[in-house]
Amino acid sequence: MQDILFDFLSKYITLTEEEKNSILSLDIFHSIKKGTILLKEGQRTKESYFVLKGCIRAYYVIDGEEKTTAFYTEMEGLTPPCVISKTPSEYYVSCMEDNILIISNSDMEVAVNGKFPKFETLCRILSEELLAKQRIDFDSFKTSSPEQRYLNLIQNRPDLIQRVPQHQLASYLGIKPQSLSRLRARILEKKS
Amino acid sequence: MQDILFDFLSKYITLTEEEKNSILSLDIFHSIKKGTILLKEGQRTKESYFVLKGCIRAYYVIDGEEKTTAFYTEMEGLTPPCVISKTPSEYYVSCMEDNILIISNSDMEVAVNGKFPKFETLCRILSEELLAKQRIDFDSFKTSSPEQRYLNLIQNRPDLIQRVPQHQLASYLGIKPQSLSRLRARILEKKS
DNA sequence: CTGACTCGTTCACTTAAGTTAAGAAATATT
DNA sequence: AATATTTCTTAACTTAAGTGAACGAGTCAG
Repeated sequence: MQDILFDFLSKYITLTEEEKNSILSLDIFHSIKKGTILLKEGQRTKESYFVLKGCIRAYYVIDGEEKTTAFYTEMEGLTPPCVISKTPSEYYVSCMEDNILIISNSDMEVAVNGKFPKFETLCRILSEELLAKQRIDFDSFKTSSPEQRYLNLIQNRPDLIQRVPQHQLASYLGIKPQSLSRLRARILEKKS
Repeated sequence: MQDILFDFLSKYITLTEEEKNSILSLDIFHSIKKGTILLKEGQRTKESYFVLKGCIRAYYVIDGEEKTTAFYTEMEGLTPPCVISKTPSEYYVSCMEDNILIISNSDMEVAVNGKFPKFETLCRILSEELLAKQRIDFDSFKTSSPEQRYLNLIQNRPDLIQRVPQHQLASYLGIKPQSLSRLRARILEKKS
């Protein structure tokens, strides 16, 4: 389990045994059951989540309706905006599956960053990379139609279509479940 | 001019005179004429841009059509994804107005980060903050209609509506210029 | 086993965005 | 100043998404 994490980190920085042990001593690995809600609207938290196994979802409740805006799967991490802005959360985070997560909190990160500058470099690189990736996702969302977005999703994250209920996928694509259903039928139609 | 920058930075970290001079010696301030294209599709670059005065725009050319995805105005900065991924750029960046920009390049940043750990902290904090802000923008885009997006824009960046041509605003909102025109007429209709 | 609920799909209808075209208004060019 | 060119708006028509309702399949709880 730790190996998965350290393999991932080794792509960015080289850690000594001491540093690895320092991470492990923080007791950040957690098994979380499907359906668990990690964060609720209005709640204050300092926790970040990193998925080693499973899938978590971020969603808003607007006019009583769930609006899913993000899914995080293996080797993806989420620091809720409310952790950065130090305000109550605007959304929910819940577990789609039984998960193995790394849960860290920002106090902890500040402490570790102070002790090992290498971690600060790691955090900077990860943030910058994530920022660039998210920028591209946003641009692609803006410049394409719902149908094209769905086709892109099939290309880029085919697993999601299997793991996740259609109505959540729909709002992830910025449309209603009925429209996704119709759009899928339309695509099948075209293929034949 | 330098003061604008250091005032901004002072919100995040405290710099010594030595550190300030070290920044100034890099010769990063540039006056750039309206219409200048800072980055073209296919081009490789290591440059980041930070707007002290003016407005720059990022846009794709898809099927011969410009698709504007972002505007950056005073105290906003852009590191093109291609700088992070070290690949040719997928989009263009151009100047909407006569600008005063800070142009830095990533080699320079690596050097400064190595010399002053404080800069690394600054970069990390700015990236994390920007990531959170952009996440919220993306979520809000996904969960709202074109009309609502336009109303949000009036609330959040009223200056843009004045400074920027409608047809560029339209693609920024994910729609066609004609739709924006119609949508504006519809809103006026409702008000009366 | 049964009734309640969720989920995905389909349908008919409404609403809004895309498309194509035309023209007015503002800007830039010569 | 006259002529292009770009920008914005309007209109008619097409296409696709939103809405409300209904239905069957599967899931859950009593």
